[in-house]
Amino acid sequence: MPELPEVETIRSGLERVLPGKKVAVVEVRYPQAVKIPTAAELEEKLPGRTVAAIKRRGKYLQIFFACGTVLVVHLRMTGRLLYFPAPQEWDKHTHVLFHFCDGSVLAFHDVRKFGTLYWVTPERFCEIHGLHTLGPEPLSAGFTAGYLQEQARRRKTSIKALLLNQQVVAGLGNIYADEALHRAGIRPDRPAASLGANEIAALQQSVCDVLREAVFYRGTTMSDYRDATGREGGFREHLRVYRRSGKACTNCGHTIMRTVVGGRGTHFCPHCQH
DNA sequence: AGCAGGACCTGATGGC
DNA sequence: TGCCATCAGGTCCTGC
Repeated sequence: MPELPEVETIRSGLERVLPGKKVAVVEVRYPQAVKIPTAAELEEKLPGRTVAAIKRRGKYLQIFFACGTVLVVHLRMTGRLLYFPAPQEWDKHTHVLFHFCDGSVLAFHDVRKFGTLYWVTPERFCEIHGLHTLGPEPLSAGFTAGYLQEQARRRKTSIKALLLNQQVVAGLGNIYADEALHRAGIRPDRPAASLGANEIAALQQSVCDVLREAVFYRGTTMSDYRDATGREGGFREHLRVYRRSGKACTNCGHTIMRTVVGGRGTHFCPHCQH
């Protein structure tokens, strides 16, 4: 489940190796993964282009080419973007291969086949569903307590569903939503509009804190996540509630509970969170 | 308008 | 041991 910290870790890994590389051959083995343009068109027209920069917006990874086009990748839940200095034996879950002129390879790997790729000119950015409607980056100046309060005030949904809404804030997924709510002492099923200004302020701070820490530890690996070099993330041992139901709360010792909120498995401490 | 729930996928897990 | 049902999660789509 690559969320912001995982995608950011992949981004920084790719930034170290990809800029300056020229695409030699594109090999699409699962055409449905390519949403824009067609898989055949990507294979035909991407070769010859040179990577310029790697950026991230929410959970979307963006590989910019010197010609101005952008390869946008969303890993959904089990997707990986893996860099190899040389070709390998590719398993059945490797769906797209970008071979570079120096022999190195960027591989898109996804067990669940939910991940998606788009190759567009900047003018066609708006055709990538979900990308242009993203809310502010949580670690940017646009994500303030005032902004979060305004969003919460006018919605009827739970605070957890609000945090998961990418149009409200970009990049939070199930892990970090649960972790941020625990740190802020707020129950996930509370109506968003019921939170007071002090609670909103604590939550905004917790979101930033947990994301910064998770980026520092290179993300969370539960099972599938790997960074661009195949390495697991190190934040799992710092999780306080996510997938810790039945275990003791690190804060108060009470038992962590699991429920469903907004259709998602949700973990919280009934003693610390109100 | 805005939210809840199903669909998309496959592998891991648990019950019988 | 094997089979089946269930669960996991991000986002789009449908329906209320």
